[in-house]
Amino acid sequence: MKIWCVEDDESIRDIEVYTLNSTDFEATGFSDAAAFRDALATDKPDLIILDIMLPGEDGVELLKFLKDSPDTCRIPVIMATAKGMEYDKIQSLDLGADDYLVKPFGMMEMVSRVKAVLRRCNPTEVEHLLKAGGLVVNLDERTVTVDRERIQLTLKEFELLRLFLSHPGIAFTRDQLFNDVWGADYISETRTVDMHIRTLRVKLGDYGKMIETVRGVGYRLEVQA
Amino acid sequence: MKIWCVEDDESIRDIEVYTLNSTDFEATGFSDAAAFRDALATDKPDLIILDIMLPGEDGVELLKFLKDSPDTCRIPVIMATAKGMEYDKIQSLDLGADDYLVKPFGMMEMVSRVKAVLRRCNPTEVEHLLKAGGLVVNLDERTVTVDRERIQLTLKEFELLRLFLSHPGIAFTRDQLFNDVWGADYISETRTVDMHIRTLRVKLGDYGKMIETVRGVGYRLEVQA
DNA sequence: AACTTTTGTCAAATATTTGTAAAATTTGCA
DNA sequence: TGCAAATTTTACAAATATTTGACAAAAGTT
Repeated sequence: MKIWCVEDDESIRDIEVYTLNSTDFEATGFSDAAAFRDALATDKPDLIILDIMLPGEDGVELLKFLKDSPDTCRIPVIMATAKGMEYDKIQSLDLGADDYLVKPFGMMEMVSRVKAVLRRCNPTEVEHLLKAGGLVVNLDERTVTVDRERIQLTLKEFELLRLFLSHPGIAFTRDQLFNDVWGADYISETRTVDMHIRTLRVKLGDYGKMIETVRGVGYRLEVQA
Repeated sequence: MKIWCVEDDESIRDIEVYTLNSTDFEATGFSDAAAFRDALATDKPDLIILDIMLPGEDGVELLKFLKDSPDTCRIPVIMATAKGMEYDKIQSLDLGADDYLVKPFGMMEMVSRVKAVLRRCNPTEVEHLLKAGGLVVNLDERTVTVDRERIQLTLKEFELLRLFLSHPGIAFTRDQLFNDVWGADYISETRTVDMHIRTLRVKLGDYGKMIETVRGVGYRLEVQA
């Protein structure tokens, strides 16, 4: 389990990372919001411990940012709050964090809260089936069936379909698609994304029509009510 | 959340109900299709776990019945299937079940699948909407509806409408509109902006009147109280 | 009312975006 | 290595959106 700690105080950050690493987690520390965001572009942790007071961009801002993006809103976040704030008050602010740690907190407490949150948020479960009409994507088996008929998708096609089905109705820019599926910035001036959309549409048969093109933007999976 | 389990084996049924009840659900068990149907006449659950093999009326029949009625077709169903059946066969039965459990299944798995299905069916995604009367702009989907009816806007029309709706009542000069929507300084003495305003007004039907022209300046979206 | 300025409207011309096919390249694997 | 499948690129066709300029209509001015 990957855990990322965003904390400007180096000594606190080090002991957090050290403790988590010696408790079977893979912890990484970040001293500021910028470094954290950079890392987030290429990788996603399973849990985030976020200091509420950071130099530059504030922890609350960062939390809002995380909860706003569909990519990251599912990642549980534990906020580390300043000494003065009382637990009740903080919680009453309800910023969408999954738990709170009040400084100074012991490492034992931190680990047990991390475990509790992980248990609560990730009950060892994956969304293994995505459906839309007669279209079924089995994420465990990595198979796709169209009206009970198995079809064969390539890697990119599968990832595209997965992305669409897990956000039905949402319009994605080619940029976003490229980011999510290819994990890289979109180098425009090439028809790569459109190409894969085409092959996907063809393989999906009638269901291919569900992938609508949003002119000037990208594509969207249209789900009928 | 109310969950109903239709299962003829009493011991299995009991443990299902017990587990669900101790996991913050309100579970009720039914030993056969008849009892289940009776209950359905007066109440509706949020999710159904349905054994595929039942004495008398079969689970598949029951599923068909559920999916045929507009009252019940929205209720997610998890089918519990016998051990011997292979996944392919099960899927070939696919009549609209939302997930499958293969017997014998663990209670943890059952709970996690129940949660996953509920999450999938009741998406909690925050929608980013701009509204004015019967006019709704969904920023994530990049869709626009007028009195519940979807209308098709081009990129520029969409961006114009977005700008107006996010600043209701504010008058924009053509310069500002061009800056915001086109991302460029307004240069020539052409009718470009007016043109798009026109097509937008037409597509919005009656709501087109909301876009008022501010003579000598530009346009404004008028919102009535 | 006569005039000036501004905005609405239209259809043609232009530009942009997307679909498509095929070729070129890369990748995975026996 | 060499093959086959997957992926990317290139080039062009097709579809669609945008711009433009001429003129009509409307609104303000004198």
